[in-house]
Amino acid sequence: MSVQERKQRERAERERLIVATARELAEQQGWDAVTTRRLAERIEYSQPVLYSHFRGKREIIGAVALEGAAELAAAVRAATSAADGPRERVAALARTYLDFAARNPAVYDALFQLDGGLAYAQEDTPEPLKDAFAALLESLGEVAGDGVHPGLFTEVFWASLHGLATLTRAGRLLPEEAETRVELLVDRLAVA
Amino acid sequence: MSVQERKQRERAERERLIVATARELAEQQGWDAVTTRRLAERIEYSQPVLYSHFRGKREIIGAVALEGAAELAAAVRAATSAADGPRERVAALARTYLDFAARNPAVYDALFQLDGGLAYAQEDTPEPLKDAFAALLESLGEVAGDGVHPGLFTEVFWASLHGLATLTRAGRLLPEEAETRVELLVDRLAVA
DNA sequence: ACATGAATCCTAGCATCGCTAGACAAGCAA
DNA sequence: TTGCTTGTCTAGCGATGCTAGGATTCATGT
Repeated sequence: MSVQERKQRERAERERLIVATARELAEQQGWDAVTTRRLAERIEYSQPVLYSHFRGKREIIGAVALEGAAELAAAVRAATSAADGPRERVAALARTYLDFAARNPAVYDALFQLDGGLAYAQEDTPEPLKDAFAALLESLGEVAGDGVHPGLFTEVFWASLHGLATLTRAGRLLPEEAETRVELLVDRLAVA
Repeated sequence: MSVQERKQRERAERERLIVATARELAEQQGWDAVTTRRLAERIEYSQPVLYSHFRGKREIIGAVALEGAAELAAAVRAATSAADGPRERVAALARTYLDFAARNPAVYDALFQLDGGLAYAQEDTPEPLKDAFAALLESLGEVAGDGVHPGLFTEVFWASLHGLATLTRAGRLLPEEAETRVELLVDRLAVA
């Protein structure tokens, strides 16, 4: 049995290597540069090996996305738990979210921009995605205001952050005023 | 001279045909289906003809985007001018914007999701893009609130709409609650 | 120790993509 | 009619995602 277990470990290890390499390559040169050939070469295996782990490129993007969702959730929770009061928690959440998107553009793309073949807002949504939304909900639910459904408020706030993140990264918004925009958004949307 | 003029007219006509066909194909089957071969076949010319009008596929996407920007601006202006009072104008603007994105997903993608090789928020930004932003600013500037720069407020509001539009279309948000989300957004962000 | 069979991996190739070079034809000027 | 420009097409390049089929390795049973 030990032999099989070792092989299984090695296989899992190689899968992590694939995902990590794809992510690294995407952050360095963009997702367009993440071709199956380049990826295979970097992990020092042939192309078909990728397809013994993932159905195709989409699933690799999806794997990076799930990894990113977990990190985003953790970052948000760390930031909010270190802040005092609902207003400050929400501000910290917003800054952390936008910071994550700015620092990990490829991962953010994998999560929300590209097709990673993941289901959202459904029964079979992967756990990390649900949990990331839950992390937002924990702090945002506090400031939804009377008579406003916390989940719906979280969706709206999240959408606003997503819009700021993508438009900024696409060059549609100048990054200098980023902080001012966050202040405005938090002041208006969050009910103390 | 008349011969040259006729040729020029025909050339311009063919260029419109290319853009219209690309848009139609994109709306029908998505931008992935808009390949230079398929596009060439539909306009009943060979591939290289496309490259005598546009530098490449990117520029074709850009042309569709500009067309869309003009339509979006017109739709927003029509909706806002028909509404009474700042609050209602902004609500109409939001609904119209999201409706446009939902009804013309391919055009919206060309505008804000894909790389059409267009410059944004800069000196050499094409006129239709500037004008679309101006159309938003006209109504949103009214409800920015004291001491808040109208342009910055417009950016934030626009980003929120953009987030709602993209997340809804990507299946990240369920469309049933769309109207409720718009109400919430307008109520909180707009200062009467 | 050795043969067997399964698991594992790679070479080679397919269809398709965006894009371009070079041949060919059509139409204008002399 | 003869040249020349202008326009268009055929054919092809390199690169993409993905896959079939052969080769190799390796654990296993005798």
